[in-house]
Amino acid sequence: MSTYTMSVEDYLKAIYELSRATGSAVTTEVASRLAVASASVSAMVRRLTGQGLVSHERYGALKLTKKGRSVALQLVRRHRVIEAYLVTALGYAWDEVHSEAERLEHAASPELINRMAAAIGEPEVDPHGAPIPTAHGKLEEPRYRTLGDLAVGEKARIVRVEDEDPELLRYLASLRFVPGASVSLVKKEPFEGPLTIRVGSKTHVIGLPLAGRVFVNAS
Amino acid sequence: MSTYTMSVEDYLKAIYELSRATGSAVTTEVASRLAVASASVSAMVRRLTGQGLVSHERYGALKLTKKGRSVALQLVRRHRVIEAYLVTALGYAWDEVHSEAERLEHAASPELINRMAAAIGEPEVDPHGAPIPTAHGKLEEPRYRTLGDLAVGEKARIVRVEDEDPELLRYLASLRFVPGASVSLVKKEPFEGPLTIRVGSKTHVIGLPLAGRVFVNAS
DNA sequence: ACAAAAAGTTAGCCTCATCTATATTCCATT
DNA sequence: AATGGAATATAGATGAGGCTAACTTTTTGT
Repeated sequence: MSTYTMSVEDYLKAIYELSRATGSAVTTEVASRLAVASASVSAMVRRLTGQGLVSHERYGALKLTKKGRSVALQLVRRHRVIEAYLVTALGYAWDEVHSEAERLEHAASPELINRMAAAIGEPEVDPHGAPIPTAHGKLEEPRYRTLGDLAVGEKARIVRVEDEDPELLRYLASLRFVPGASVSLVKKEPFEGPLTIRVGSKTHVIGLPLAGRVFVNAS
Repeated sequence: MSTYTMSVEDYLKAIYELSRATGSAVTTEVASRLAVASASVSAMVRRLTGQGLVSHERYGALKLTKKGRSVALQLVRRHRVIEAYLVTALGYAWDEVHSEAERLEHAASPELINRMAAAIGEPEVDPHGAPIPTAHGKLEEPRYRTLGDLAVGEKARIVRVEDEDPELLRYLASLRFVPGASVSLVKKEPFEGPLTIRVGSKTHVIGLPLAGRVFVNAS
């Protein structure tokens, strides 16, 4: 059974997540996401293509092969199951689990992940609303609209939030902007101005950058 | 504050465990326990002494410094809490947890370890009877007698077994040689011959090498 | 007591993953 | 169409951690 270094796994996950968000992954994006120099990415990409995990032509975009995508999805599954487990079984707050999961995801066996998932009732999403790939690597990851895409007066339900920044998560929690919450856009100031959002009986005024990090389903 | 590589942690733990068992740790023992060449141990020992974790003079024995011992004990705590947690909270068998813990112990934060320990009621020993150091690095690890040290007719209670070999553990479990079990030595064949041990209503005949890996308290 | 064996160290090499500095290539704007 | 700036790639270095082969020191057996 093929086993990969932590670095290799991290690069594959980064490429996976960047291609999902922006359509394609390029060297500098990977470098900045992993906080390494772009020369390091070039070097690693050579190794990854050598192992058949990534396809790439000089100066071109990075694309996961089937194999690379499968490795990435396994890692994403491990990450999200761990996050869900830490919150549900060990009482972690949703802003504390990302960094813990970043380390554990490389050390946890598939068996452990499956046991964790079973212990908390096989959740379909992690604490931030991100869907959890199945043990067989199946994943549907829809591209949601964000709070910033709502029309004035429109109602929606928060389904997912970005999970990397603990401060952001604490702030969102304080506003009750959590997956499952029903919201509506009350008002939108002109010239990319702030949004007034109602959640429950309260309204909050938030800026567009924040709004773009909260994903909703029309409801 | 200080954080050490997995390798450094592994070496420190190996030295700790070897000095506990045999009084002192020497290069070849560490090499064989970690399955590396002895030249690699020499190289690492140079690094460890440089970091003030180990004291050593050429061709002499390896000894942990206070600092090295403390790092080792933290790792031992992480290992044993994880083993206990996997058995108690996730239904692992006692022969499955060692290798899982060997990987997780490097990735788990002190916070996670403390939560795991709390979740299962702050156990004092791991599933194999090994005592768990406190969060502050306190540990009493008595040197027990083994089944091989019993006199004919003597009764004792199993308090701990060696934990590294899954096959050994499965065999011990099948004989009900588990911590807590009351045993007595029925018969001892001459010339280092096999022992007949009663546990509960059954008797089993075991060889000396096995007997030396099962620790007892007089009872 | 001393030679052979065992243990430990050194030397020199390798891979992985990173860096900085420099060189290419691409592309957007004039 | 030319060119300056951004993106990417290469060259060469570094440090961790490992290896084998050769050498040195210690231990042991007769």
